[in-house]
Amino acid sequence: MKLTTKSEYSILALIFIARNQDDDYVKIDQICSYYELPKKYLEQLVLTLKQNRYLRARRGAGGGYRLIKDPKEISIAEVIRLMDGALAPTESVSTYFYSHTPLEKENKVLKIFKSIRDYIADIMENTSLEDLL
Amino acid sequence: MKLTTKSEYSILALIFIARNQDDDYVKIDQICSYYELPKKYLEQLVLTLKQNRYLRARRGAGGGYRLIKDPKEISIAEVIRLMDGALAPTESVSTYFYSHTPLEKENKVLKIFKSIRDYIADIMENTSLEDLL
DNA sequence: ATATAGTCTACTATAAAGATAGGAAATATA
DNA sequence: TATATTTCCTATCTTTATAGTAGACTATAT
Repeated sequence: MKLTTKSEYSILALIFIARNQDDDYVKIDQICSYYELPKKYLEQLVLTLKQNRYLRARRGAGGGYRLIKDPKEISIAEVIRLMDGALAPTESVSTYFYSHTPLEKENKVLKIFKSIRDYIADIMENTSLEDLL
Repeated sequence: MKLTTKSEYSILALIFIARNQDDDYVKIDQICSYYELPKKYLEQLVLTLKQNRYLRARRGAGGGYRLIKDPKEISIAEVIRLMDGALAPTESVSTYFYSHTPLEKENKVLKIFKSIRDYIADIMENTSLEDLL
């Protein structure tokens, strides 16, 4: 029942970029030194965010990243799904990442996990990057 | 954000035992064939449940398991914590399994994850084995 | 020209998840 | 008492995911 560092660091990176992009492109180095994250690792994560059109990049001196989307329009649910996969507590109740498990024989268990999934999804869908700034 | 098979199978085993213990001790074989679970794996899980005083066992012919506790008194939260560890979406917001992460610099993120943790914990604390029968 | 900074792919190390194996110990019953 | 049954316990193993490194390449500013 936990997030991986992929979503965690990605969310942090987005927050940091959103806050600091006014003047300038934000460099990976700045993000890493602020949060103390491994650079080469964050590079990969941020690259994924870029490839999925959350960020625009500029290479070379004076380069870095800026948001493409409005922070209002980025939900943390999308980010977590992109980086980590399912939000649901078990795959058998995941809308996006469905798979079979023996749990399906027990309807009441399934119902509880579904209600948890719905709650998590609901909160995360309705929490935008802007809400985190 | 998912449960492992340890909690899943353990919950299933408890449900099955609760349902079928009236007449007899419930055998691992019965549980496994009903849910199609690997026997040697479930043995270990059920052993843990026994060692943590959820079950009483009887060896040999006619043996198996029975619940020690009233299904009303077993919350699924305890079972999941026993088998899987933290309920929280990230360790830094877990009451029971706290550890440091860079996320702690972002209070709003932390607050959201805490509210999710509280909700999950609340539902799971208040769902007993009996509710699943 | 050079330093800077992102791009991309491959690789590696560690841990966790999901089992499997096998012998010992207890119990029922023929 | 012998045998079949069933749990107990520990060790081992395989696969997958997680977290991170490495390095060569490309673009850009000065």
